[in-house]
Amino acid sequence: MGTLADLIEIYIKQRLKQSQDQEIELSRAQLAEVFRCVPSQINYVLTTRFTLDRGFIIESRRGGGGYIRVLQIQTDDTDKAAAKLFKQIGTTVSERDLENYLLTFYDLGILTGKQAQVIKGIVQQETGLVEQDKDKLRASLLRAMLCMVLK
Amino acid sequence: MGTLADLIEIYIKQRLKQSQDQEIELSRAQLAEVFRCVPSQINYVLTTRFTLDRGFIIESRRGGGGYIRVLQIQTDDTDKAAAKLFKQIGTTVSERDLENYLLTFYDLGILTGKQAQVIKGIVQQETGLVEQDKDKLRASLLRAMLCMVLK
DNA sequence: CCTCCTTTGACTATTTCTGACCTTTGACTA
DNA sequence: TAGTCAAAGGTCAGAAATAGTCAAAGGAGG
Repeated sequence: MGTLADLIEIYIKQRLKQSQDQEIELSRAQLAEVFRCVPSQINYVLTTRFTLDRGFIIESRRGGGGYIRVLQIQTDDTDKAAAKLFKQIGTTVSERDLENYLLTFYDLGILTGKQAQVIKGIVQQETGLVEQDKDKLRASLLRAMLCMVLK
Repeated sequence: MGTLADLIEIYIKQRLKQSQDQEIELSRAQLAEVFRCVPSQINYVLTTRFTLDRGFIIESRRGGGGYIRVLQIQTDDTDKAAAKLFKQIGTTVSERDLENYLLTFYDLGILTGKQAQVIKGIVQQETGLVEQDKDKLRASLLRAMLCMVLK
């Protein structure tokens, strides 16, 4: 596996896991140094992978002594969180939404990586067969397959 | 005999067989290079031969570090009958068709009674939410949920 | 010669990576 | 206090690296 962005993502998640309270502080410039890339690459990783809907919060400050802080939102009771998330699935689900839902369910331990992969693949294939309302179909399929797993 | 498409198909199946978990990752461009063809030829092979109803799932990603992942389901021969029946599921499934399919899968021992019930319930619920193309949705949902069970 | 499957390539879509330029913060200094 | 400056981090557009789509051309068997 492999892009630089992936590696940086893994690194940050590792640090989060090791941290006491799901919260770490980074130096953008230093991190860029470690991975031998331009600093804005760090921003890229943060904005594409550590989004709110994936359960992360980013704060930062510029200037001398500046920092970037990454917080992982506490997931309380797993089942409750899953139920909440499940309810949250609306009538339409974009491709990006799907990705985020699957990632979150995976993080919650509701889905295995394999299951998430299978769901993603099936949804891609099934939505490829229709012209209209792909977003609605995605929502239906996601709900249906989650039900099968949760049953 | 062999068209190029056939060769590529054989190659991918070989790789799948050699893989640990019926899952491989390909680079479209590289594969096209190996077979000295245009990249879209790979898509042709995948869409014509590695379809869901033949027991394959395709996932892919574009951009830097992009890939095409091929997963095989229905690994053993025990669900050959299921595969055959699965194949028969067309683009549309009426409510009566659904009953019949579920019954048959139940008889074949592919689905437990509980699972069949759950599927029926979910399909009813989901089709209740849309106005048009209920038959198409039924087909998609049935396929999707069967995949989850078979996996 | 008709039809269906295969092959091709021009055009499109998406993701990652980079660099030039911009903004904010705080310390120092006049 | 106000001004200046260095040290962060932020933005954005574009290049590079992949993959997807679609229609037209090619070819083999009836």
